[in-house]
Amino acid sequence: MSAINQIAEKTRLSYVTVAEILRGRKGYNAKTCQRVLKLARELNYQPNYLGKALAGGRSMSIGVIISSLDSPIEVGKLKEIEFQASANGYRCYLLTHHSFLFAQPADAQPTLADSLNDLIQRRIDGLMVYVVHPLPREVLAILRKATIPVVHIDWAPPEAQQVIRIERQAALRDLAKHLAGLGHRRAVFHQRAPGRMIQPLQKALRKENLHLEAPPEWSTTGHSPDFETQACALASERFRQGDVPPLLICHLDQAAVGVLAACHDAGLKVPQDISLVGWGGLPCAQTCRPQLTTVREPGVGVGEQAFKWLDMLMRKTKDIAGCTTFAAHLTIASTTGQCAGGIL
Amino acid sequence: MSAINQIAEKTRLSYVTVAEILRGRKGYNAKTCQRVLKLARELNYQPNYLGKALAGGRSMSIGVIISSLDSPIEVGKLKEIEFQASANGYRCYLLTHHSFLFAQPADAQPTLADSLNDLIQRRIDGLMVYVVHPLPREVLAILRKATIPVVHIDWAPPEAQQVIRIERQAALRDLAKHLAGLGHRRAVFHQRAPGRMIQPLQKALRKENLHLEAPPEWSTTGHSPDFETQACALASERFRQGDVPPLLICHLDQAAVGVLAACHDAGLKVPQDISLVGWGGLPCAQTCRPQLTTVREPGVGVGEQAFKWLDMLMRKTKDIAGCTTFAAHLTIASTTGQCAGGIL
DNA sequence: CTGAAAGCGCTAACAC
DNA sequence: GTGTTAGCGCTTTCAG
Repeated sequence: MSAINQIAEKTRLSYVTVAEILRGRKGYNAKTCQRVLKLARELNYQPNYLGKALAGGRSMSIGVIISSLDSPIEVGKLKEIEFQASANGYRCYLLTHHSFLFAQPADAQPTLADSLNDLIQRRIDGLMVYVVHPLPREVLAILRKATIPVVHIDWAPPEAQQVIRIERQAALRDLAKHLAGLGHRRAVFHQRAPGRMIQPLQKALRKENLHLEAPPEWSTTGHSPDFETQACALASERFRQGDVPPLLICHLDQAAVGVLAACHDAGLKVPQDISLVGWGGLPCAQTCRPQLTTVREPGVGVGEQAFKWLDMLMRKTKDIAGCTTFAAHLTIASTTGQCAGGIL
Repeated sequence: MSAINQIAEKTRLSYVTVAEILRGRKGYNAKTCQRVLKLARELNYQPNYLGKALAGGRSMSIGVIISSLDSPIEVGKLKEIEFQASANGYRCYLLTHHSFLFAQPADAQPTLADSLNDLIQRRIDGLMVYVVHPLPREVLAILRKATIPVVHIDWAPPEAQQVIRIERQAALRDLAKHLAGLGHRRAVFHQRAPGRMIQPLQKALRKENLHLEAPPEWSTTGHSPDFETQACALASERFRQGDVPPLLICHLDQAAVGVLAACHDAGLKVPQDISLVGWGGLPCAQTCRPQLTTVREPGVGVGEQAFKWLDMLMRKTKDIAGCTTFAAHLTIASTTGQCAGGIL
């Protein structure tokens, strides 16, 4: 028998009366309340949210889909979202996209679509989607059918109503100008895996007559979250092969730090022998030597804004489609210099 | 009306029959099944987990309390736990301990105790607690009253039954011997805030006649997750004041990397002028130059093991108290050298 | 193979 | 101020 029933019995009150007192509704006899509350404490009464949610139609929980937790960029936003949610009485279901992170047969792995479905079945009140790359079509299909409020950060499907965009055009343009000004004409992109991040970069560089390549031998194949060491090993190997591009742009600061180590080991001077650009504006970009020229992604504020928006949607305060933008910024430091034209 | 009812009406079957077919129970007429499933698809039927959980007594969700998300050590374990949970049909409620991370009046912040209570009210099936420092007594009181299975990683209250311990004694002893062998007699500990991590270290060092201090001026006061930059700034300031301890032990590799940068800026040679020890065995320890001597915390496997254990408890397969241990290991690299005895 | 009835713990609407 | 009744969507038990 449920605790409320027990209390109701002992106090000879009705179930509902007890329930309402417990829920904090005012207007009841003070003594009655005291008796009820005392008993509740003795029984260690814990209201059951499942029943509450079932009857009340709101689960007070949200889903947070986040593409990975491998860089502070993502983790920072997760933290903010979780904090805001918590402060507003919501709990977060975490959903990461690690389909490739662990070596397991692909068909044994639950897909993102399955997991999302699961969340919907749990009747989350809202969903936060923070991904850099487009979501698989099955996932989009689910999103379309579900009627819960969704706020996207960064990438969003065309039909999305609520989006927090990350504007990188200006930063990329600045970067291109900066590099062109140093005499660079050719750049190599070091990436984790072929991705879409490269296209806007390529476009921006082309406007300044800079040619960007992303040759497979500069692409990391593994899927470990250890960007630094992977990049270091890869770059060391490239350098050993005599492949020293005058300008290397890395997909993440952590990777650039790894390359920096490889340069050190190979006796290459940065930026005299090779120029290096990072991505993210992470702390490590400031504490490596030389300091990294990098594109700083927006940090503090994004997650908070995103949650506030979702909250509004969930309360149906407003239902307007909209789009807030946070901008990335170029940070010029010491890893970019005059093009070491002679080498290649 | 619920989707099941609709289907039951149209097919002229009973509610329960439809529900069971939908739940995948075998033994029904094949044609009946097909009709039901077809309708379900048309109606985009999504079983309601809240009802399921309420009736079934299991919510298929677990709570994950994790002290912070500021270092890859913690995030890595979270990822593993989330992955394992997901693969076993459980969803994770994330709970971080950011009471101090955001500048807000303390009383406006939901406490960890409140959040934990909330999770219990949501009837999580199990709880994972991964904290380095002791939990507040209110939280422990809640844990004691609740009857859900709990698995602790690292710190655990004395009464805890299931604990994954992280054994650091041996590594600390090795570290102490290594440092003593280099002629060191005095060390300064650089930390984020006064904590308990220092005591075992102090003890281990004392056995080798090494004296460890943790003076407040080497302690970071802020609470930003940006260890590298903070440590760099702090160390720079200390060096400027002429405070160059012959041996500095940092509470985290990231902080050590920051100090390394400060050394570089101050013209101090590592390890000739100052020896540096990190903590964690993070990727950045391998990609800074010189590479960090560090205490490598156990990484891959801990989260997985922890979840497997929790899973066993939740299924009540076994109920034995127990304790698995993962060990930390000393990694000797290039930031520790002969004591620069002359300076102080 | 199918169905009826009771109950999980809670809320909402309305009566007294 | 307090009680009654119905229902949220699902599972379980037992009867046919």
